[in-house]
Order: sequence, then C-alpha cells, then structure tokens
Amino acid sequence: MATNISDAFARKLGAFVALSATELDVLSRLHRRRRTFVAGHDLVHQGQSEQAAYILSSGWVCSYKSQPDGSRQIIDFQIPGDFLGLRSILLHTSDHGIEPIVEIEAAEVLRQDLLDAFARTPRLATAVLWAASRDEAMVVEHLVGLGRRNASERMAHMLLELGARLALVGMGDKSGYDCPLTQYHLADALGLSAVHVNRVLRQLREERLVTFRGGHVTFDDYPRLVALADFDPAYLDQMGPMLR
Amino acid sequence: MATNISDAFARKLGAFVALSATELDVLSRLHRRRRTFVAGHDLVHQGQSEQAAYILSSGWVCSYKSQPDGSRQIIDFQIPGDFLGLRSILLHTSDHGIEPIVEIEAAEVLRQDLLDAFARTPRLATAVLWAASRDEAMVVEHLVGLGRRNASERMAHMLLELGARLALVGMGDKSGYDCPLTQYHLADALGLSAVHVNRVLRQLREERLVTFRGGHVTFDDYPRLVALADFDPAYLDQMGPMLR
DNA sequence: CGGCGCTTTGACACGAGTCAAACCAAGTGG
DNA sequence: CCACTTGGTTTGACTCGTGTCAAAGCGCCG
Repeated sequence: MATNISDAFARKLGAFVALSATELDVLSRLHRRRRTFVAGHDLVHQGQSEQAAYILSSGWVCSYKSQPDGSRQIIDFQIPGDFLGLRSILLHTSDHGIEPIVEIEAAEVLRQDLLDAFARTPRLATAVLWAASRDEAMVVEHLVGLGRRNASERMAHMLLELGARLALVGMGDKSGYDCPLTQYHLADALGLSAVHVNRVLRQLREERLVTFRGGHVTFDDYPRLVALADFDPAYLDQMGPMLR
Repeated sequence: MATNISDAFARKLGAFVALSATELDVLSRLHRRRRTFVAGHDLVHQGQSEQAAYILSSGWVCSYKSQPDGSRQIIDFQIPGDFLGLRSILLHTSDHGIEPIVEIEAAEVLRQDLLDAFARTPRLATAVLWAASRDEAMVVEHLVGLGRRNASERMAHMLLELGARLALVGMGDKSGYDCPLTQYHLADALGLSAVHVNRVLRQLREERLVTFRGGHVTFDDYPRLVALADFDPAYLDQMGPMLR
C-alpha cells in the first residue's frame, strides 16, 4: 500500500539523478516533522511569507490563486509524492494558496533546512530543479488547455493527466481511479462554470468516454478519450535518470 | 543601452543570492559562446531533445506550444536577461518551441556545462532555481488570466506585465515601451483570435487607457489600466537577496 | 426531520470566434 | 519609378460556446 513519504518523493527524484547514500540520508532528514491537516483549511496562504514547504504523503491538495472578484483559479492538483509550496519559500511572498481537498498527511520542510540541504548536496538541488521543471511542464500544459482547447477537450485532458500521474504512484490505472474532487473543483481548475462542467461531464458520459461519478473516475473508452483530448503524456517525463 | 549578457543575467541572480567572486566567474564562463539568430527560425524545437539552453542578450523571443490543429499557444515572452530553455535541457525532450521575434543575440549554454556549474557552486543552482520559480510565477499568472479574465483584462494585464519586466532591465517605464509584437503574437499568447485582439486594442485605445501602435506601447492612463487589469506586480519579486 | 453540500436541468444572454473583404505600408523586381 | 506582392491591421455580419440565473433533486449527517 504505501506511499510512504520518503518512498514516493525519493523515488521521484531518483528518476532524475541516481541518489547516493548521503543524499538519501539528507533527504530523509527533511521529512522528520510529519503533520496532518483537515480538508478545506489552507496550509499556505496567498500573500503571506511562509517559512515552510511540504512533501505530500497522503491525500489530495490543490494550489490556487483567488481573484478580487471572488472567483478562483486552481493552478494544479497535487497527489502523494508531490512537493508543495517550493515557490512560496523561494520567493519573498507566496503568490498562491494551498488547500487540502481531503484530510492529508505531509512532512513540513523549513526553508533553512531545504537551503542547507541544497548547499550540502548539490545534486539534490539539481534533482529538485528537475522536479520543479516537471511540475512547471504540467502547469504549461494546463495553460495551453485554457488557451486553446474547448470545454470537453480540457475536461478529458485533465482527467487523463490525473489518471497518468496517479498511475505513477500506484493509485490508478487505465481503467480509472478514485477522485475526491467536486465539480466545483473541476470548474475552478478548467476555467469553466460549475454548471457547464456538469453539462460536459454528462456529454462525455453519454458518449461512453469517461464517467465521473460518486468519487470515482472510470475510463469507458481510453483510446478514444486520448484522441479527443489529444493527450500526450510525454511532458510527465518518466524516463530513467539523466544524471548518474 | 547596456544589457550586456552577463550584466543582465548576473544582476538578476544577484537579486536572490549575493554572488561570490567564484560564482561570478563560473557564471561568466557560461556565456562564452555568443550566437545570433534571425527572427522566425526556432532556436529550440518542440519535441526534440536539445543539448543547449540560452541566456538572452538582446531582442525578444517567445516560447510556445503548437497544437495538432495548427493553432499555437504562446507560453511566455522573454526579454534580455532571461534564461531560455531550462526545461528543455532538464527534461528528456523539449515540450515547447522557442522562436525569436526579432533578430536576437544569445549565449549558448550546454547541458553539461550547466550541470557542472551547479555541482561546483551549489548556491548558483539555488539561484537558478529561484529564477525558474520567478518565471513559473509569471506562467501561473498567465494561466489565471486565461482561466478567469475576459479579453480586455487579459490584454491590459499582459501589456502591463511586459512593461514592468522591461522597466527592470531599463527598456521601458510607466509611460510606455517599444514592442516588436504583432497582433497575431498577442492573440496566440492571450488565447484569442487576431480579429478579437484588434477589437480589444481599439476599445482600450478609445477609452484612452493604452495605445498599441507602430511597434510602440503607450500607457495613456497607467493607474486606470492597473485597476482594470487588477495588476499586482508582486509576483515579479524584485526585492533584495534572501540568501547572503 | 431538517438542513446543507453537491449535482442536475432548462431558458436566456452575451462574449468571442469565424468568414469575408478592404486597406495600408514596406519591400521587390521589371 | 511604378506595378505587384506580402504581412499586418481594420471593420462588418453572423454564429455558437459558455456564462448566468433560477429551481429542483438528492444524499448524508446531525
């Protein structure tokens, strides 16, 4: 079962650099402070200067930016093994909020500890830079979706991306996965209204492509869905280490 | 004038870490291979594995992702002092293309040289990580715009952001700046059609907010434009070094 | 039993896309 | 020096995807 903190995160970094014993050790020291958070209460607040980042161990969170008019845009969802709030410790002030979608478990990483770790083991810094690039690639793909895809393509793409990411940590496969998101979450992520999200989901269901219902996503016709969304998982970059 | 390669980039990194003589030296070695490129011919091709990144010295470029249906989405514009294609050397394959908008000058940085530099001077790696975070913050802000702002707000925001960034390298101020973009570029960046871009520009001009014409952007009423776009430059993060 | 999130559906309005055509300035070649 | 081309801008008419408003349904928990 699994997804122990160190497992998921170290495994992820290990996909880029072959980590030495020392590096693994430094890494494991980074997640001594385990904490849990309840759903709906932000771990990181938009606009504040935070001292800490987190390595997510279990549960889902979303990072978002809220607008003065009350609407919000979800930047990305994070799942176990993901690093949260790197930008909020590197930049002076956090430009986004981070909210747990369900109850979560995470390891808190203080800014100074992280910077020290980088200074001590440069390859770790490079690995984190790689992981950050991979996350940015996802944000970029999301941006492309908002700019150039219509509602159903966006939805299909998002559901497929989540599926592919979950599959990497053993929480889903080509048949589907458990998904705690509400249609409001999807709306805020896809730049749509909740009402339209519902219409799109119905349409995808009626065309027997995907079913989103009762906290579960079922891929009814994976290949056709991939074609509709023009989904190419290359940007998730899960090939072997580049740096040995 | 100015914007010598090393100047702009080193100055930028210096905003995050106070760079030592050694670090400055390593940095300057990174831009020995100066090259020029003509407008319209990609420096980096989408989907290829590239070995090199670039530090832009003069001119404008855009990074974009093109869709199978022929449309393209511009991710971001880069101006002198910006680092290009970090993702394309860290990830196995470049997920985006990079195209010069005018003739440009840039220093080529080979993957191995960059990784070696990181290994030798960890603080440099941290600084680059910071710069990458700052770039990501811009991409995120762009994403929010596509998801939650209408055409004129998006346009206003983009023109303001470019102005603020150019001001940081001494190429513009609150009165305006020179801008080599066509309305097609704006359309591809803002997720609009070129026709609609034109309508929006006309409207902003008629309301005496900004004028985009003849390769020059003039802010006719900066405060009111900021209000319309809800522009908060905090994410451009240009406060003093955090790491000394 | 009552209430509160979340989902579902319908009717209507509007922002932005598409298509088509004209215009303009800057090159380019005869 | 004048046609001609080409890339970019401008405008109008029409269409359509998505937002908005409103209301009902549904399950779950206190």
